[in-house]
Amino acid sequence: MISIAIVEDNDQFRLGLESIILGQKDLLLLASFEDAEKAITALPKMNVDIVISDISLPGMRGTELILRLNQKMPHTQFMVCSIHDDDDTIFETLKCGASGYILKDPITADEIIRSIHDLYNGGAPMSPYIAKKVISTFQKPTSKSPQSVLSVRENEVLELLSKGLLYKEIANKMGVSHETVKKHLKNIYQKLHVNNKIEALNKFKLL
Amino acid sequence: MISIAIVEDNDQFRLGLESIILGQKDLLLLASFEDAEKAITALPKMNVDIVISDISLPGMRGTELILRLNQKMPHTQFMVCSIHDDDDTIFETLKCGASGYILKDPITADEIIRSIHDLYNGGAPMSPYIAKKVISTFQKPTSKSPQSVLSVRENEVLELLSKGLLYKEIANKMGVSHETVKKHLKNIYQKLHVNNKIEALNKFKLL
DNA sequence: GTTAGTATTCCCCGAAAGGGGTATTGTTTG
DNA sequence: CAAACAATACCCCTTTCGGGGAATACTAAC
Repeated sequence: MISIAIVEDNDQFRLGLESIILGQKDLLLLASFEDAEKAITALPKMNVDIVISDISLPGMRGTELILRLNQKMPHTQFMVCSIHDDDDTIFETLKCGASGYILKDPITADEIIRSIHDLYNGGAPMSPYIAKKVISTFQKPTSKSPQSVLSVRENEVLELLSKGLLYKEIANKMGVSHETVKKHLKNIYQKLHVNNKIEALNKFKLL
Repeated sequence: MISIAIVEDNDQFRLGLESIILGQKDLLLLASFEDAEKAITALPKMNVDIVISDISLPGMRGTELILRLNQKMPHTQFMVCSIHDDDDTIFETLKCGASGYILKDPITADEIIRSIHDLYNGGAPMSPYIAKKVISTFQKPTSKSPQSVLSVRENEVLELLSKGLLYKEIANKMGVSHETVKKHLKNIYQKLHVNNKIEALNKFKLL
């Protein structure tokens, strides 16, 4: 049995969510709030598995709500259901600790139920559009970025270095001598105008 | 009609994938490769919507394959289907340009078909476990994360360390001796179970 | 009021990293 | 073809780190 709480100011959507949850035998609707204030005082006293929240709430943003609740309720998972699909809102929400983000616009009762189960089982339910945005942040800025000043081999060295490996471990992985790794690092430092590993990695990540 | 190519060295799994795709009226299996070499020469000449690839391939890693194909085939989407669930492999794959990552272990024909459609429609299909890992990288290091075990002073040290400062420079900034900084670092390493600066910063998410 | 944790300083020692060279082998590119 | 560069490997030397202690002082908790 999965216990659930809702925070949603739009009456129509909240009632819709409630009826969806009430219609499932393995879902238990423990509470339903119209605003963040009531939620933030009542929820920490309850033992809820999952909180489904809106982002635009009267008084407090959903991100703020999740951030605060997250600290008080370490065992509770948070999922946002919102109309907002802009980068700022999405990533701010994730940073605040939400483990799911689904868009209201194209959503079915079935998807909501699947998302709840997914979240409960350690997953991170996202609408396709959200998932795409999230994954896109990992994509390498291919060709011409600051990497371009570094050779292929030098990039490999930095990549391994960023994992915390020692010179000799990097040398093993790359199949070269420890001295070669050292030489690569020397050249990298010259090219990036830095003097140690951490400075190099900082420059590397930001170019 | 969605045109698809497969790169998978495991005969059983490749045949399984093929039959799943052949069984769908709106999916068209254009090619199926057992190794990366053949794929990398043949695929750029074909007009494929989606490439489903393994990671562990004979000769070349799937990440390398995707990276190279990605540059030559800007309109093709790549999805990985692998048994690997370690952070390194997952994020390396995403960096190389894959827009989907599903795990072989718990997978059904239905999920594969859904993933293909999702990908074709601009989504980013991920197994729940993968989605969770991806989303976790955005989480702010709040309450119960590595920071909580570190003292205020230790946090200050790490903060300065992340800028690439030397022990003696940190000591100056903090108004303590170089040996004190060293001692703080020793304690930090013990608490975080690491052995050097970069590993510590990685745990701390500061790098 | 003793125990636990933090902050501070110091010692020794060996390993790792950084800076200065030099040199060979390819590859690329005017 | 020469010049430039990437990759490889080695030398010497100094500095920085990391791990092992030990000691003092303060604070908080039990």
